[in-house]
Amino acid sequence: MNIGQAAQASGVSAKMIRYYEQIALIKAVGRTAAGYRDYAVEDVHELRFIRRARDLGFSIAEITELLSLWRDRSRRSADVKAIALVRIEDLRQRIAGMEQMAATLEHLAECCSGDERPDCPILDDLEKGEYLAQGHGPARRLHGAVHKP
Amino acid sequence: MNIGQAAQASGVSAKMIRYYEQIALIKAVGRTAAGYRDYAVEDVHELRFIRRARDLGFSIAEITELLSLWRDRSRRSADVKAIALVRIEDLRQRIAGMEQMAATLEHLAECCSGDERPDCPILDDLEKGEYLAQGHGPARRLHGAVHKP
DNA sequence: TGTTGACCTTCCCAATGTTGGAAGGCGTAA
DNA sequence: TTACGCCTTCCAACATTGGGAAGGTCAACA
Repeated sequence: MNIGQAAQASGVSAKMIRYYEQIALIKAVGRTAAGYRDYAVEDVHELRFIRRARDLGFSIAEITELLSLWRDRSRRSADVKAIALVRIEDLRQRIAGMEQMAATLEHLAECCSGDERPDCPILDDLEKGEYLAQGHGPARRLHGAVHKP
Repeated sequence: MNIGQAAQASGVSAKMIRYYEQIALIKAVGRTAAGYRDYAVEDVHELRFIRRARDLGFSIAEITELLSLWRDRSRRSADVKAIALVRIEDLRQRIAGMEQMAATLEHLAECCSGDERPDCPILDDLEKGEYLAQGHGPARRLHGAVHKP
């Protein structure tokens, strides 16, 4: 399977696949005689997993750890479990944080009549902001800004 | 007001303030004779606004939009509300995805509750995800990896 | 008055993840 | 065979944040 096909099947761009190989997030696959990368179905599965985790906001480092949970056959299952539990806990906290944000925004949106008038509690709130939703670390933040060309 | 004081008062680091000026998110303020940037209270308000919007997950692009609405005395509250609703929807979808991920990890953890790990169904659950949260552009994404020094 | 220490300035660099392009080699269908 | 679309590598850029160097400035204190 070409890199192009693997890209299409996984939802990860060819560029990204090469990059992931370069940073050793995925292993370097075999090459054809012509030097083309040759992918198998499991590789696509892994890529799809990465894609999904990325979409959910996991960093590459975190995905590395996640992947290793499944990949490393020689690891004691107790270790795997321990790491998984840590990850789950982190996930729960992140979810809570996001729910806070959503709740705040929803509250503001409800209060906002959404008409032609300039009164808008959302802006008022943003302006005054003693920011809430702190307390789970140094601002794990949502960079929305991801290349919308 | 010095940039340092403005930073402290607004919660935006001096580095970031200069950066925001550089990318024209905020206007370039006046300088003292010595070339120091000189901030007024309204500037601090604006910075605080930015800080809070950032914490709530708005992208710089969105903040630009929000700021222009904020600065515009005659804006319609509907415009602001629309932006907020998009954010909420995005948040909701990501929360759902995270919950799914947590469930998968929990499954993995259960799976290896014994001492010997059987072949955990590696990515089966995860891989099935015809990824959600698509359709509003190239994945407004959460870089969890935000410099935890 | 001079010195010290805390501030400011600009500039360059790092890392994160992703995309774009250039320059050239392969593979296949007409 | 030629054309076109894929592949290869390398280099640069984006956005956001922090780190640091080299030098100027300000306020306070001896």
